[in-house]
Amino acid sequence: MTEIIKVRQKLIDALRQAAGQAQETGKLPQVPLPEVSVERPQNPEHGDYATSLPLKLARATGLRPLDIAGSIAELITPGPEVASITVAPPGFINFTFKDDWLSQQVDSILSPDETYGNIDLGHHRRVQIEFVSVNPTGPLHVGHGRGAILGSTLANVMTAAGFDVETEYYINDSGSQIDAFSRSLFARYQQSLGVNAEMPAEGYFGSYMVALARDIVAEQGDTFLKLPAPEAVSRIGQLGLSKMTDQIRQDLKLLGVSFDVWFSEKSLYEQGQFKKVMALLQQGGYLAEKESATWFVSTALGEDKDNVVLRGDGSATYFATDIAYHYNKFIERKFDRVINIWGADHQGHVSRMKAVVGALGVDPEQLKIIISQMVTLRRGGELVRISKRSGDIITLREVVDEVGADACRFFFLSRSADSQMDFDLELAKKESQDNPVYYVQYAHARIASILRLAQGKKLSFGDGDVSLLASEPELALVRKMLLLPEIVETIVHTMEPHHLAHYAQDLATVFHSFYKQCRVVSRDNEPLSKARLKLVAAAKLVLSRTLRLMGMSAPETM
RNA sequence: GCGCCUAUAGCUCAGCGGACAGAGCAUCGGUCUUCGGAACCGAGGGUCGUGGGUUCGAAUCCCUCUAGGCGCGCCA
Repeated sequence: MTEIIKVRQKLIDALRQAAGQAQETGKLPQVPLPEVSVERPQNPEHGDYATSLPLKLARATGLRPLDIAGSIAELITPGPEVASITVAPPGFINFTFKDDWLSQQVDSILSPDETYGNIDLGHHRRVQIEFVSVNPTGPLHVGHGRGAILGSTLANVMTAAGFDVETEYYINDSGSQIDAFSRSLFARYQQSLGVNAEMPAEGYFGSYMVALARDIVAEQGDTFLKLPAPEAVSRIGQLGLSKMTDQIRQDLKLLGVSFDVWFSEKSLYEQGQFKKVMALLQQGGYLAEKESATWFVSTALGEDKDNVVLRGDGSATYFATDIAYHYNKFIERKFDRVINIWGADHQGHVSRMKAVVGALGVDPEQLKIIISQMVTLRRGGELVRISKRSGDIITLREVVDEVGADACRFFFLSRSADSQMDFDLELAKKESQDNPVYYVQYAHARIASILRLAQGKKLSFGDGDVSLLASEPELALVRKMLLLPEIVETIVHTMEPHHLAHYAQDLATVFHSFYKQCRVVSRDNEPLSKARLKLVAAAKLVLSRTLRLMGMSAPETM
């Protein structure tokens, strides 16, 4: 297990023990102890860890928090890594690490035995993260990009935390929208061959459909004209769908997003799973017939209203297939945890989906649904439409081409999924000079350059003595590096990868500051040079690990 | 009408029960004969949307109101 997590646990244990001892010796009344925890104070003067346990005990014991803090603090037996334990008003106990323990961590970070930043939290529990899952009826836009980046980063982080992660894209390849897509495509195809055909009223009018039709004409000629219309529609639809899916796959790849599984909605029917699940719900008494349709009685599970699963004509609703899909995830494929990332427009489905999962006999807590708020695209303050149905859209691909995948990822990751955002193309490009993305990557490239210099001077630093690292800028850098495992931990608990982006920036800042104050390679002090080279190599490792978790590149030069 | 998200420095956003509310950009002022100036240091700038409540302690939890966004189909 990661050193810092171990040390933190030791602190908590020591605190609990000291508090217990204080109660045994009568210094503290025998009240039930609250959960003992330590946190990282935001002010470095307050040490490396702090606890507010005395403040929490004040009410129950009727004692002054500061007195409680004093009683507990003097009973703590500190480990070898702790330099001081101090009591601070209004009732905190602060812990500060020893300088030499801190500097030793450089060696530990560089240790090839484990990948720094990985923690042992998942114990190989199986987690599925499903995201993007956009209907393959049109190209992706920026809003989809947000979900894609969120999901892929979460997957990286959870993998680092020891979970067995599987990423999945759910392809909606059946249903009425696919039908509309197929008919639209066939109409465009006919038009492209000079046949007078009308677009369906609910069709897809984007110009990409015209391009797609032309593409098919170029490849297949007029073969579809020779088929009976229903068959032609169906076959050209399938072809268009697979082309569209390929395009989506490629666009995502450009953003550094890939999936382990591309799951077909249609397969739920083909393999009979859909029928099986409906029978199951029927047995459980969750289905009811009314108004000539079949309903899932969500109200029985505390929902506002019931939802239709089978229409009057016997066809399944989107909701119904989603039930089958989640049955497949939890029961057939046996995932311990399922994470779905949905856009804000799907937020109304969250509670009923959880209700369904409960009806299937699965603890709803095992299903986590993350809602990412809307992204509006602007160009110089002017709103750009991103609707797929009508007119033209700015695709995700165009945005990535324009601002770059790394900048795109960082931009999305620096904001919490809960807040909606404007993506201004002009601004994104204009700001690229003073962009935090380059600030962080520059720190990495700078270190790479230092290491190249050392290599050029044949200065090997494997035997560097880290105990020479004792100045404030050096230790500040080490302290910041030690935070990564806890960042990973936090993200697993909160499902909020944006902490990573802020951490990356902090880490780069501390490095740049160190760099300004401390000369790394100097000819008059070889031992210190070697020690600092080690420090800087460790910083490079942590920086690059952080960038990679975000799905970004860590450039050697730029 | 109901549900969810949001409101924090001029702008974009962190912080989500603890110690004087932070960062980037912008503004103003400094730092370079040595490892990459896409850098560093400093200053100004905030009644944390409003009004209540809970708590030893609230930007953080609960309620009211205001403003913005998204939902509330036998579309997906």
